[in-house]
Amino acid sequence: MPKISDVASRAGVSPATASRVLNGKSTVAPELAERVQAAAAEMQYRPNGLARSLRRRETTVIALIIGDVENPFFTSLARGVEDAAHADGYSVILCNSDEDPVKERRYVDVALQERAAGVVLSSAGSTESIGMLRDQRIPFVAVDRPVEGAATDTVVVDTRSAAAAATLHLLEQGYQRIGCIAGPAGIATADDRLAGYRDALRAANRRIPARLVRHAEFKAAGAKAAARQLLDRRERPDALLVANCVMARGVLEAMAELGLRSGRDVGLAAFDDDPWTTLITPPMTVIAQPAHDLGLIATRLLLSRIADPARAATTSTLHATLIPRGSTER
Amino acid sequence: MPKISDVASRAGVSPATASRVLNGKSTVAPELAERVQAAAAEMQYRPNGLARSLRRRETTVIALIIGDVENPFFTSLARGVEDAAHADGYSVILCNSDEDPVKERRYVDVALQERAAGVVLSSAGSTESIGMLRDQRIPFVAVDRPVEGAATDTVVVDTRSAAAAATLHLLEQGYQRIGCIAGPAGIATADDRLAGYRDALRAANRRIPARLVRHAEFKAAGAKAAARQLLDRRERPDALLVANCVMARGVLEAMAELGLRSGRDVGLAAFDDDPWTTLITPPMTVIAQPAHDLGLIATRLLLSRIADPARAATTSTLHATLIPRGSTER
DNA sequence: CTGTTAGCGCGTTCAA
DNA sequence: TTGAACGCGCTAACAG
Repeated sequence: MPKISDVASRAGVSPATASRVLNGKSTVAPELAERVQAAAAEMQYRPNGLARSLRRRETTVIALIIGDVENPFFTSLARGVEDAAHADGYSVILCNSDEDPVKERRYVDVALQERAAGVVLSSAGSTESIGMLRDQRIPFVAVDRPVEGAATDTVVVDTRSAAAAATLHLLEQGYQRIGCIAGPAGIATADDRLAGYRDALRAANRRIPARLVRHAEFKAAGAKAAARQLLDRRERPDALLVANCVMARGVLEAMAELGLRSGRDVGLAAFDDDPWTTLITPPMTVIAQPAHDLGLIATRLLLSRIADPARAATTSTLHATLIPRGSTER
Repeated sequence: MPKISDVASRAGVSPATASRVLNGKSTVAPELAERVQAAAAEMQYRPNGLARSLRRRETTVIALIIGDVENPFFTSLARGVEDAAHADGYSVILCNSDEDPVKERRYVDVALQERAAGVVLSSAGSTESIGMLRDQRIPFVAVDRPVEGAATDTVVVDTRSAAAAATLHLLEQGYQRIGCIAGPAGIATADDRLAGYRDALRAANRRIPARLVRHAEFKAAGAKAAARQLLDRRERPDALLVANCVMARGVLEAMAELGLRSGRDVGLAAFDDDPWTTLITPPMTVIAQPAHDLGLIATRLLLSRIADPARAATTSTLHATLIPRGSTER
């Protein structure tokens, strides 16, 4: 691969001049500029990004750390990040933490080593990784899940009140024993959704039935097991609020095996508006989250912080929308 | 951020010695080594990946270029790539071509600029980007879709024969007018699946009904429109082979709007074993692809080529599996 | 407006 | 075994 000095000598100028032409900095005699451009084109010159970044002391990659690329919520978010990043000439390194604080820490390490310009983080709760980010003063934004401690750019969804609204909806539909299959304790969105569920029951002067609440990973398998425990007994809940659509899949599997039909036998509402939810029978009531916008806004926030590290921290809260469907009609 | 010379002076040695210790190269007096390790730990030293890569003339990132992160087939594949890459200390840059040859070319450009160690490419058909990769002699492997020209490491699925098997299954179930909603013409997997469909009809001495074939993007919306065209007339097909599950969603939407039930009214089989396909009524017949393995094997192949660029090119073909379910029972 | 010089942070010579 | 010197490819500062 040719380097800039090769281009320069072919064009009969100094490397510095070639650099100036190729970067559009300062002004160069039109004739020389043309010779440089021609030489670069002929040789298929491609600047060495590493050398450039080393010298400029800045890169154009941002790291995105999420819990699970196979969860449509996160891929949609990732897409938003990508769109915003590429629009500004940045590349994205995608890292899968598997909701494991140790892996998360490792990826933050990689991001720091590679001198990423910034990080978009949906944290699994590793206070250590957040400490590293803060120590190194590398721009980062918390997305989907807030982080503890000092003020930080944050983009989240009003997931707690959305969970309350969904629970209220179940109450209004006449369900009496409403259970909840929550995400892993300690993860903000999981805790918030559970809290919202409790808020609504409390507001309606209902008992908050600890026996109707289960925690599980944000995966289908765990939710399936939890649902089976909850549903396979006489005193079963007559409705369930589920922390996301991946988990709802597991719940639906359990219900099918137990011969239970959603809506009629068990009211069902879950977070995330997976496109498949309208194709099942009955269609599933969901709490739609603006995942793509979440990624988009988080990334714009990050880019603006990269541009101005001194700017005060911002939190923006997007709204989730309850979409009632057949799974909550008796 | 501290640099290696900072660590060295704190440990009272030269930068060269510090480098030797930190990289485990050559042998250093145990006492000095310990001092260096201690200093590095205290200062939270993190080698500058850019400088290191520049000096070593090699990076540890690989680029993954796919058509659509929001397609579960690709995310599963991406997961396989990630798993294999991280196991070997490589990072992955994920690039979304949107099945657009121009975007694909741009990402190849980025990969070259950043001096990626290699590329895993599911090509949208940009001959230009493949030419660039070949010209620069950068290791790359074609995944899911073969590329034209010189021998290239390739990992694919026997999608053509799988499509034929699925079509044969539809014939055996007694469907008479079998249509096909294919992917975009020019994309290998789309063309192959359509070819397999034709193979099976030809082998059964059936007419190959051009009027029952439609092309669409690998998206729900396009497939929905195509399905509506096909199904909303008297002489409609009584079964459909669909190029993937994302498209099948569109087909199911169209059928719901037309009041058609899969299985009874229209037999339905689609590529990819999306977990939702067992939750709809009736469950959908699918052709399951080993997407995760595809990514895994492709990446291992890539890493082995990075290690030995002279090795002869390999093609491995994985098998897809027909899973008959209710959507192909009358 | 252009060229020369210097150095980003590292790993690897080559001598001692 | 250790350290000094050099250069990976680039761009910013300084001179001319």
